[in-house]
Amino acid sequence: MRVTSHDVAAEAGVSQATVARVFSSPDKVALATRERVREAAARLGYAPNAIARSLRSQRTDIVGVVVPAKSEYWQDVLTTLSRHLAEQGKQLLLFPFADADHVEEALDSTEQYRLDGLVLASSTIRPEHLVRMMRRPSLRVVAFNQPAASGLLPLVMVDNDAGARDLAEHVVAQGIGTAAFVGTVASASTDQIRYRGAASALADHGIACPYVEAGGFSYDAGYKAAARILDGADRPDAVMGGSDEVALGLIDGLRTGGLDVPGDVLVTGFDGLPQASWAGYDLTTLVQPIEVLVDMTLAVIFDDADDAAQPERVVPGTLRQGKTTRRGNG
Amino acid sequence: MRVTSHDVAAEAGVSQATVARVFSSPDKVALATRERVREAAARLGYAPNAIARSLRSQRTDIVGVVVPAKSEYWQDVLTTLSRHLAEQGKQLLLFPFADADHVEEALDSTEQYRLDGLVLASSTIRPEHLVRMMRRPSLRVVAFNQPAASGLLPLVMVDNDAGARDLAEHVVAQGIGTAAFVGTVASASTDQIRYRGAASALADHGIACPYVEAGGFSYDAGYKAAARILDGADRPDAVMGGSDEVALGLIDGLRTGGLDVPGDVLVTGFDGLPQASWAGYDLTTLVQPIEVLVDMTLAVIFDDADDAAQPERVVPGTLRQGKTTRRGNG
DNA sequence: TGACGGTTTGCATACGTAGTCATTAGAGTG
DNA sequence: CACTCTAATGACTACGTATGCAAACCGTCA
Repeated sequence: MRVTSHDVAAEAGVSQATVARVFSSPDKVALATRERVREAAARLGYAPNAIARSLRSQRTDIVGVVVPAKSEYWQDVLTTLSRHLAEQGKQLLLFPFADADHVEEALDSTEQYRLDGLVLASSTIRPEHLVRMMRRPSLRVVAFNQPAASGLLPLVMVDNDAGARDLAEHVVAQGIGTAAFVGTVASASTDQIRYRGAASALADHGIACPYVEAGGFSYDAGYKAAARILDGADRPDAVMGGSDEVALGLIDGLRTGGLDVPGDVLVTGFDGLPQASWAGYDLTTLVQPIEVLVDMTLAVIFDDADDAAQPERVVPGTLRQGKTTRRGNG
Repeated sequence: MRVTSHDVAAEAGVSQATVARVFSSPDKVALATRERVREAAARLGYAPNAIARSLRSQRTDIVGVVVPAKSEYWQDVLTTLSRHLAEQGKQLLLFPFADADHVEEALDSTEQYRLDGLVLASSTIRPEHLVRMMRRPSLRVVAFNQPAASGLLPLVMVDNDAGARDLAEHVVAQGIGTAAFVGTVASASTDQIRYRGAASALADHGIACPYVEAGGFSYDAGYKAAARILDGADRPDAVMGGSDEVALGLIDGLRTGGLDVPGDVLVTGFDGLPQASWAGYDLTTLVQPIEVLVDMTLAVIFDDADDAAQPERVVPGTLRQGKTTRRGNG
């Protein structure tokens, strides 16, 4: 049998209400009483029951995240998110989904918990799902790095367009003549924006930029896409990956195909994964300011500011120059 | 105001009890009534309140995991764990901790939730913490890959000793004359067992195996440790990493130092991370059967079998031969 | 001494659900 | 038709907490 506030009350010779107050608003209890209750609680090994507290207070102190089950990038985000929440004494509840077809289920489970907030991560969540999320009263929903949510939900994201342009300008500055963009999944809104940004910047310099779809967000997808670059009629001087994971796969795929990166072809990524900094790759990429993005996300959820005032927060990323774009050997 | 079972009851013209039954034990409700309630619920957008349900039923359908905030290996495990739980309609609640000093806090938060089970991951959780966890009535606690918990808590782990021996035998078969083991953190129980296993197997062939501590579980720790190998008096023919992350760092560190892997020195890892299979590394490692380990972990938590009968479940891993131990060029 | 303001505490209640028990309806049998 | 047995449903309550409200207490001042 578990220890309740009633047990502590009996042990300390006070009422249950007083015990509750000691743990929720200590300043309303006289110092002597407070200490007596604390001691009794320690003696009995009492910890407040978060379930009961939530039922009563209508707050869970839990934030949900709907996120794809497998993805290096999101792992990184989740780590940061849970750390920030833990600092505030709050918890993170995961609602992972295997693929786009299972998003619905994940969102359903979401309804069962009276979450303080919900973060919708992943650009594979479709607009119809987003619209559905708008109809959730008393739940702060935030779209994280999901441009498709623009105009529908409060949105926090990195500046994909500017980032893609920065990367494009950077490779142009290395003196390339031709380029290609290997996207993740063509239907993903981040992918579209990154491609358009890069293509537009390259076009300013008279460089065409064909789009190749890797068909996934993974290393494997990038690795396989490399074969298509190798088989292509004219090999580009630079290949821009739609994400770091894809870019890392691209590098290995190109190298396996006999090309030297960066000797024969430059490669860029997007995201700034830890692995991108590994010496074996040292990828040029756009580093997302994850700490800032997460901070803003939690601000939207917990701050009383009106979302309507600033529905979209777009944060610039940082260009990280690695050796994958360093020409003339490194 | 949120929709409750009472609202649905009124809408459907039945009692609240019947609504509850429709969602928890449908077979106890007549078909016609069941459908009427279901329709009413759909019309009102009702979803059972998991908080209230938990308070009443004394079950949360939530499993907690105490896990280090940053670690590639654990990310992998968490992904699998949450997927398996999701399939059973259960959730995963994370209790991440930054370092060993914050384990206590994480375990404290744990007490607030009436979790169905708790998985203790990470070998940096100290024995005194484990002992404390033994005193948790009505909570199924499982130590995951944490040999130090042996004899204290139900334990599920990969066979570290046999795995390390397999790896050692494998490098010996490649014809090495000298070796070194670069561990993660010397105080971690997995590290100790892996080292002893490897050293013992090597000793059987008359090969000594000095221990070098990387001082962390990360790529960076491995990368830095490589310098110490390079500076050492006699360079070993093979370096065995205490984990894949460390091994990947080692490879890059050694290569940066001018050595060829596997030409000049063989490298092995341990864990079987996705990154270990990346073509740029293609690391020889011991692949943990994570699916099996997770299955067993959940079995301990949810199956009524008596833990006492089989307090420890040790599963063999699989040797993955990559090119980091393929001699005479690859 | 008595009235008054402020602080501290206790009582009672509601959060939304699941399960116990009692009641009713319905089907089957002699 | 009366009776029994099962299936279906409803009334009621407890899970453990937080809080509005009222009561009690303490010190102060007239």
